[in-house]
Amino acid sequence: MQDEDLANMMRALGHPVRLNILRIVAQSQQSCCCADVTQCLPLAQSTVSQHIKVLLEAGLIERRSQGTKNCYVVVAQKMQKLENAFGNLTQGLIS
Amino acid sequence: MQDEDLANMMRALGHPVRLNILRIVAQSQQSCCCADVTQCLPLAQSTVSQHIKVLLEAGLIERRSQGTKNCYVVVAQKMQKLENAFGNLTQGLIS
DNA sequence: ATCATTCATCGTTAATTACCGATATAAGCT
DNA sequence: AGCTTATATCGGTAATTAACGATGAATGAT
Repeated sequence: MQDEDLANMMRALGHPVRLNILRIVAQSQQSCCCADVTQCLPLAQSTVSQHIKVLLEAGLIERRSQGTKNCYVVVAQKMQKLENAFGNLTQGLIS
Repeated sequence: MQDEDLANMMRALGHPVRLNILRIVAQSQQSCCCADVTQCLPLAQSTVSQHIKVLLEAGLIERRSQGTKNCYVVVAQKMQKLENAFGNLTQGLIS
C-alpha cells in the first residue's frame, strides 16, 4: 500500500468521532443511515455527514442508497488490508 | 486504550512525512538526531522539528539528549500497544 | 402534483495544521 | 569567556479542518 494512502486512512481514523462512527456503523445490525449515526452523537447532521465523507473517501466505509436513505457499511476488506499494512509498518519499525 | 489516545496516535501517523520520519528514526543504526532526519527530507529544520514534536506528544518516539544533540528512538512498546489496540478495533468492526 | 423525509452540499466561522525564516537556548569546545 | 553546533520555539502565512445552520436534490408517500 502507498504511503499516501496509508497516511490518509490513518488520518481518517485520527478523530474520536470518526472512530465512533465506524463502530456505530459496524454494530448496527440492519442498515445504518446518517440519521441513525447522528442520533448517537451530540453533533449536527451536517457535521456527521462530513465525517462520513472522510471515511468514505478513505474507502473505509461504503454507501448504499436504499430508498430515500443512504446506508453505510464498513468495508471489511479495506480494514483488513489496513491492518496488514499497519502490521508491516510496525514490524519495520520495531524489528 | 482510550479512544482519545488511539485517535491521537492515529492522527500522528496520518501524515506521510511523519511515517517517513518514523522509518528514518527506526532504521538509523546509531543515534538519530533532528539534523539527520532533516537531511533525508526536503523540508526546513523547523518543520521537521514540529513533526517530531507531534510524534513525541503521541508517545511514539522518545527524546534522548546526547551532548549537544537530541536523539530520537521509536518507542517499541508503544507501537506494540497501538498495534494491539488497532487489531482490537478492526476485530470489533469486521467481526 | 404536492408534501415529507433524508441527507449531501454550501457558506460561514473559529480553530488547527503545515510550512517557512529568524531567533534563542543550551551544551560542548578553545 | 567566547565561539560553534544543534535544535526548540516564535511569529507569520496559507491551507485545511471541524463545527454549525440553511438549502437543494432526490426519493417515496398522499
